[in-house]
Amino acid sequence: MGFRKAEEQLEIIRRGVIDIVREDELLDKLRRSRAENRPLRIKLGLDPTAPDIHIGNAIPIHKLAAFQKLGHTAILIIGDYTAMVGDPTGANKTRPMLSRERIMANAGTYLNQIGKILDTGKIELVYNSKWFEKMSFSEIINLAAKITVARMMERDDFTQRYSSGIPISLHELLYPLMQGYDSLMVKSDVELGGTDQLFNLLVGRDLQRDWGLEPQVALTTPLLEGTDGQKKMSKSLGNYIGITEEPAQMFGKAMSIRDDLMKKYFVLATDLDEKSVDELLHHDVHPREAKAELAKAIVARYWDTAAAERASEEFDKVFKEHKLPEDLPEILLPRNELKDGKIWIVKLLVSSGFTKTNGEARRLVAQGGVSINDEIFKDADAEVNIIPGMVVKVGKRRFARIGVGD
RNA sequence: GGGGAGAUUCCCGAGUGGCCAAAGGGGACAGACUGUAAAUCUGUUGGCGUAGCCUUCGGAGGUUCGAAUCCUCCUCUCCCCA
Repeated sequence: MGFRKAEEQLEIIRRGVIDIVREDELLDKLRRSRAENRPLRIKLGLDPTAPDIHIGNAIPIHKLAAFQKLGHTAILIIGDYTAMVGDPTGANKTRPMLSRERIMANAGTYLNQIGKILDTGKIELVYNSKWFEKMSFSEIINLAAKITVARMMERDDFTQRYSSGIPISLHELLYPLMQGYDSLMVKSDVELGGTDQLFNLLVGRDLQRDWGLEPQVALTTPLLEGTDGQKKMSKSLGNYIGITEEPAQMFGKAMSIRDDLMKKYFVLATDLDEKSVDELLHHDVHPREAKAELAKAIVARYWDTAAAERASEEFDKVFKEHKLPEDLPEILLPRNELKDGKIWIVKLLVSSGFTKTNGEARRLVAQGGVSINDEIFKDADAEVNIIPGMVVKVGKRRFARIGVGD
């Protein structure tokens, strides 16, 4: 099939990338690959530590897909062993060791979700338990001898934890070595990862060199701030947009990001080219309109343009025209909770799942956050007449239609 | 192995016998203003049909009319010495 010119490939590869260590080596690898008509081996390791992939950790996956489109071999490592340790990168405490069952369940959902991004028919898929499971203690010692404590402690995350007296367990120091060992085992030419992975990626280079292999090129992509606009997008912070979320939900979450993150989201979370992005972010386009385009582009990336269009219209209907959303969840109240066709408003909120406790429901009501058929209820002692089909709204964006069941 | 310090509510962190469901900050939620943006302002933030009651301060016992606070043991963490 033949590869494109190395320089052309590099230009595509460079898009939305922070570091390439080293770029001259990458160019050289690309040239040789073309001359020998041999695909490069591009590695991406994913630790199945959470059940969902979000648009933040999807960034390097998209980069892997770009390499794949250029004809290179995508190697996906499911870090079932590394997930047990938990990547200490950026963490301020030891991550909980995950159970084998949890990890394997997550790995399953990962693979399903990755199909939205990568051609999974063409990837080389490996679990790193393949080599770690049978590793002997002497091999571990041998591996651990390859790096010094001082080198490890150069890392800001470890240094900070150490100096502020937060425990660091020995097994956490093993993590970068494990990741590097993966590179050794799959003979990667390039490894992808977020910028916070640079250290781990460089360890891979060192190990390969030590073992007499050609070192991999480390390529890092930016980290994406979550919908809170503050911290890195992550499952545990709940500030993420999952790639399998419903279009409406995806759209809504995208609309809630800060204006100054739009550019970053456009580059990293959509397929839009630079020119259209610049046009949208031009000062005479209202930021809200630009953001709607962004939200559509994100939905379109994981669903399709029709779904994106529908989500956009639906959003406008609810938040611009203040009409009811189309697919209101329907909640049935058990008949025995009604008295003379009435229910205590607090009970209503708890039974319909809006709040977990009575206290929380009381607060919401007292603060004017609850309305029924557009009428605000502020009295937490109120008894509400249940009319099947009535619409309860809690806060700005949670709705449900109420019915009665048995 | 020896010595010292510590574990408080979602997080950080005050509190060293009753005035403590526990200051302050962060986060979160709700309201106002908006564009489901930011900033700002206000309120709420253990449970309970709530002027009251119940359960919380690493765990288990104990002292006391009364314990987050004092004592004993245990678990875990950090620091110093070796």
